[in-house]
Amino acid sequence: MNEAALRPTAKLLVKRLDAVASYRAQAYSTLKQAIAALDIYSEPGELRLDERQLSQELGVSRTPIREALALLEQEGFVRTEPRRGIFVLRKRKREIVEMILVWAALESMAARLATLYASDAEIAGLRRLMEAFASGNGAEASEEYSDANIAFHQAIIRMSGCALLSEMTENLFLHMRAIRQLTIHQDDRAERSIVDHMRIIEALERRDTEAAESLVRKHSLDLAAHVERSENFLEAP
Amino acid sequence: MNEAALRPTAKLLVKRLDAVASYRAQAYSTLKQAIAALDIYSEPGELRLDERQLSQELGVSRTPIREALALLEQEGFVRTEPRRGIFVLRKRKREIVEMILVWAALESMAARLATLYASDAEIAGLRRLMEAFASGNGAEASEEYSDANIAFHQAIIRMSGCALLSEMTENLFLHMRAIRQLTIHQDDRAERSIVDHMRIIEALERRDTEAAESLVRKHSLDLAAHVERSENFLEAP
DNA sequence: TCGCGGAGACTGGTATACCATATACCTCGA
DNA sequence: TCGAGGTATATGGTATACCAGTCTCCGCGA
Repeated sequence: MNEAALRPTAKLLVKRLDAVASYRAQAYSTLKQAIAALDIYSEPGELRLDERQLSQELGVSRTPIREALALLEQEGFVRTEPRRGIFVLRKRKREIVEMILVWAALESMAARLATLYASDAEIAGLRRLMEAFASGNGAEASEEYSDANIAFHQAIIRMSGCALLSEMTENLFLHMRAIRQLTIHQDDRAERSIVDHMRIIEALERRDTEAAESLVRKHSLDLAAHVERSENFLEAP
Repeated sequence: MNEAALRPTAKLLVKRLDAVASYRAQAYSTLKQAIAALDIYSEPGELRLDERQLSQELGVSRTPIREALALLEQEGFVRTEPRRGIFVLRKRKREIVEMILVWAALESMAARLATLYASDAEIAGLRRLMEAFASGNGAEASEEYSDANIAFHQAIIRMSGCALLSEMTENLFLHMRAIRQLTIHQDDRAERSIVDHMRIIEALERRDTEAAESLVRKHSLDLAAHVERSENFLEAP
């Protein structure tokens, strides 16, 4: 075929119509978000979900709901007990510490990669992000700080250029947000945290691979040790 | 209640009947294993699965099969295209490199934790594992070496005492086994690998946290760089 | 001979009916 | 009065029917 002879078709710059998301996918993200917003660590009793009730509320049959719940179960957000119910899970202290350890591992690797592959612009953006917050009202609005804190760590992971790192930390952050009130807001963690972050930014700017990695790891391991010491967790089932 | 007054019921020494695994759970593990055993990187064309056919072969309805496949899709083993089929996924080079980077992050953290928490017996066991192999027929039986290699790395992760680390690396290893022929069997990787492993064991024995972590990381990053250089991968969809 | 279209089979998505068991409640007898 | 045991109900698990795109292939017409 002689393509050159053909009149070029007008480029319309259309995007592929992404087949309307399936009910399953919609149920999955809706439920995930709803669970993340639950603040389960303040609620007292067991939190049970009902397939039939959810199916009514979302206006679809049980099938896509069930499949969505199966995914959430694999991600550790719910646990289903046959013929008893589906329960939103609370993490134990041990599990939270483990999540932070994994996070430390992944983010320190991200920092290493960031010193090698991130652009100067990206690193500068990180500094702006942090300074914008630090110049604010200090470490008072805990909610706000917590969001800025998570944004900082997610930015480092994004700067690694490794999509899998982002993917694998996504759920960790979601679980972590649920227990945010524990991870900050005690002694002088917020202020020390800002100092740590600044040191990390400086290491990134110097492209000091080992230092960046080490600082990020230490920062997270500090948090793990802090949670390990804390007492306010349900230890028993 | 006066229990002592009651005739004790005969002790039958029965174990709790562990609720027979659901069809979904069985389908999940069966399919996962079957896919892992598939050697997809040697097969030529697309590998398509058919829900109805699987349901016939496994002797259950489509429902549990579908739910199992949804889990496998989330884990990155298959991709389903509505009304077209379910396809076993092949990883691209980029994705494999990212898996190795994540693995490096997690295993180096595991090594760190192992120097702190593993028992001397566990570390001694690791040395025995490695020496048993090294004293064997050298680096020839590549299949055998690959298994010993994976066993070594999994042992380190187990010695960290962090269940989440094991959990998160499990699927990485599964994907890695599928491309084992690429990760070894070239230049002198096998022999160098054994040297690396011995150095790692020595660091663990010295309880040298930083060295153990760093050696493990370097070892894995070497592999990542090796794969990055290799050419024998399908790059295009 | 070629290609355009449509019919029909195929396949994943969804809805629904039914099943088995865990739980709560009720009944009846000691 | 109290508890053992039966029974109704609730709930997750499974089977099945139907739906809506997608693909194949054949036939008709240019």
